[in-house]
Amino acid sequence: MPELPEVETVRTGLEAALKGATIRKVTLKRKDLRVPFPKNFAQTLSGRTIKTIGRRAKYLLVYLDSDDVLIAHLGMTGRFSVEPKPPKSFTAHDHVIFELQDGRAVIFNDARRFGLMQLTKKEALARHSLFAHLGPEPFDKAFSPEYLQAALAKRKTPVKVALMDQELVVGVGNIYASEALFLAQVDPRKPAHKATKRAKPMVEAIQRVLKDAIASGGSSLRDFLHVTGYTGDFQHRFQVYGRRDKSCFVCGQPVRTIRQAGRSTFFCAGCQK
DNA sequence: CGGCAAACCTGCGAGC
DNA sequence: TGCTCGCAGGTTTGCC
Repeated sequence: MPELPEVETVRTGLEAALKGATIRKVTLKRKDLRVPFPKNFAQTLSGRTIKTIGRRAKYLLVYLDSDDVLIAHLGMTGRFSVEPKPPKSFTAHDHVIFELQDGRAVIFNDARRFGLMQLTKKEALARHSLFAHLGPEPFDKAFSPEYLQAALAKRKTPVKVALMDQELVVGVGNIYASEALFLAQVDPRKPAHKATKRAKPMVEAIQRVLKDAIASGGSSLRDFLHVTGYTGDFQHRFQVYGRRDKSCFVCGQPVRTIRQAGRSTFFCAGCQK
């Protein structure tokens, strides 16, 4: 999936394409993704005009003129595409088709179905169960070195696992956790509570890597595409992710890979202490 | 409660 | 060529 930079790239693309558009018809090809679609999903969205598209953590928020909000998560493989007209035939894993008043169609495709779509009302958004336990946005002033220091002090889990916890800070997933720790020169295996004095470089590294990735249009691995089909190119600038046994660009030592909480972590033992 | 493995589901590349 | 295995950007659940 998409981590924050990819979701933000999709948000930008969808907003440019869809702001002001009216949804004419919604077709569900199945009744669920990771969770069931809400009852009245199609009825609620039909006839609505899209006011704007926002993001909270890795969730897209489609604000409608009725004050309903469509919450969408891309999971690992979710993709939106905007087509000039509804396709005659659908490819595998096209799950939702939004036909627009102007004749275009928006397709949501998600092979693994780890994504989700839910509906809420604008005024209920902040207390929605999906958002109740989320930490600060990485670019919010609440995500300060002092905050991170205090949050890490409470945890014994490895610092990389802590940074991926959406309750600590949102938007950082497996790729950018490895990349940020490399930039901050922090060993991902270090217990969180022993990394507290590195909080400031970690905050700076997280913000920098996410910002640079957004500026590059995100990273494209197997299946992330822009709304337009154009692929991001930040993956060419990974320092450690996916570079097992390759030389560290800084010190030349081979990049190591380990498994933490079920996820692959890449790091340079020479640079990260 | 904290920490971690497994589960959800499909596709794809590597290796045999 | 074709099969099996392991792994993939996330999140939730359930077990110690």
